[in-house]
Amino acid sequence: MTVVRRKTAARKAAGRKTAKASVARAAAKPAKERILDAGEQLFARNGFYGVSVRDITKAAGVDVALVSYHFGGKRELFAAVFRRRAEMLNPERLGMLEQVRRNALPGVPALEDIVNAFTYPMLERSARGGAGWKSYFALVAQVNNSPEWGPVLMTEHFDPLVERFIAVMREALPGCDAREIYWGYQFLTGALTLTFAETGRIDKLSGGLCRSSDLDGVHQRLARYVAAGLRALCAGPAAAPQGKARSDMAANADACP
Amino acid sequence: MTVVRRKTAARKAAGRKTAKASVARAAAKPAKERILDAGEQLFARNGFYGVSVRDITKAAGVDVALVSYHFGGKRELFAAVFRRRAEMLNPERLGMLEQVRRNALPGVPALEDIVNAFTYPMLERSARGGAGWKSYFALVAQVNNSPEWGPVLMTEHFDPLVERFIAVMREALPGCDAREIYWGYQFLTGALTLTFAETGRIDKLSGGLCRSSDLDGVHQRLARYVAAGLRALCAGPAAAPQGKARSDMAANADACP
DNA sequence: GTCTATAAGATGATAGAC
DNA sequence: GTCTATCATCTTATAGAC
Repeated sequence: MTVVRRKTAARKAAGRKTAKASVARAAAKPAKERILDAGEQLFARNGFYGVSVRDITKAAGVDVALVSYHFGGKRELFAAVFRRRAEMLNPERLGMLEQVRRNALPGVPALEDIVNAFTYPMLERSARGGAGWKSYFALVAQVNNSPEWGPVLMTEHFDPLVERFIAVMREALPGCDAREIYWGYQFLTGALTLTFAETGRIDKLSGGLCRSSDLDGVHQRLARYVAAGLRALCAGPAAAPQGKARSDMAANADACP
Repeated sequence: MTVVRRKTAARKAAGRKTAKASVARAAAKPAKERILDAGEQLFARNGFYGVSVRDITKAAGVDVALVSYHFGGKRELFAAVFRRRAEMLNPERLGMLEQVRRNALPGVPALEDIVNAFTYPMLERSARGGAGWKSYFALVAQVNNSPEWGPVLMTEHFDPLVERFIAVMREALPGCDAREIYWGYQFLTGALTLTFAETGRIDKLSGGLCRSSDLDGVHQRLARYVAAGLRALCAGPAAAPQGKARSDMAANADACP
């Protein structure tokens, strides 16, 4: 009764052994790719430990043993799922960044355009790239916030790109302390990945006024929000919280009931 | 070999049965509370499915059966862990919000102070509240980004509070479309929870210049960043991304290599 | 490359002694 | 309230047939 969730979903995808083969043939995709697709979808929903190799191979309509054969094991499959689309995505993001720089010559690109080159290729694919991309970004959201996977997978697959973006941001914010930009980037990536999770929370909170799935709406807002935030950080603590809110956290402790 | 992670951590905490009892006695805490503490720590590290009831009870030095006895089951324990500190936290945040309002009379409180009332009680406890609070907020980070748990636990335990904060933000931003504020809040919560995850990613990215654990640094920056972002959203699309970046995402598609 | 069969152990839950 | 003992099931991984 308590374990229902995972099982019900997986069971119906199984069918009889003859059905499995026909499904695989109908899709006309190699087993390896079918495993990646199914793993992507299920890992995005329930995380690494929330899905079994059997769940994945049943959903893919292939045999359990093929995960070990093609990837080596469950953890390696997880890493492969994460890597696959990162490799498609990052060249595009980097290309868009360089294009923004060229368009801005001989000046410096606007902060909004830099942030947009970072977020747009992801938002666009999550919105209109199909179910696989949608799942992938939901997975990125979980990985980014995971103490176990975040430092491994995010760092490995995205940080070389991020370093380039931060270098260009520094050009656009001359005289700004680098630490402000790193923190500004961290706030950006937190906001962006929560958006990808599409948990539907904002839908309820806003009484239907906003929808989690409205990635076009995020595209309209996020770059502006982040650019303004970055500029405020670089302007220094002069514009800091007023009243009791000072820079030392402890100074605020007595303000608590 | 592949399953090592979870097992090694749990095994060493087990000990012999006599040791278990002595540990429990030495701590002088009721078993129910010990289970909550251990569950909090382990769920924060590996998520709901990444930890077994046995892992938790071994770490707590109590018997496996006590999870069912005290909570009903694993899922109910998870919910109880999440609820426990939310109930300590929210009255304080609400109190700080009302105090900010009182201090601002007869005017309207500054946006920075409102955001600060939202974030400060959490940042302060994560920084100096002890290991339990630190684990708890890392758990919140995972739950917030989980399509499975986010809509249930975040909505139930935090949204009544969030509605009050958003109402006060609207007072501070007269004439601003409510949707801008809901999105601005979503970006805030994404940035805040990623901070709580403390994955160490910003440490590597910045070459040690910034540290994930520097929550005082976040306190100095986040309210300013978010307030500036919200004001930019409310200023309307006039300040939107320049160049090719327009409001319609598809308009940007041809900008991709 | 794909499958069957199986190993070796972990999992959540509970009945019943104390 | 706490523990022992056990259930039925699921877990990852692999040896070996085809």
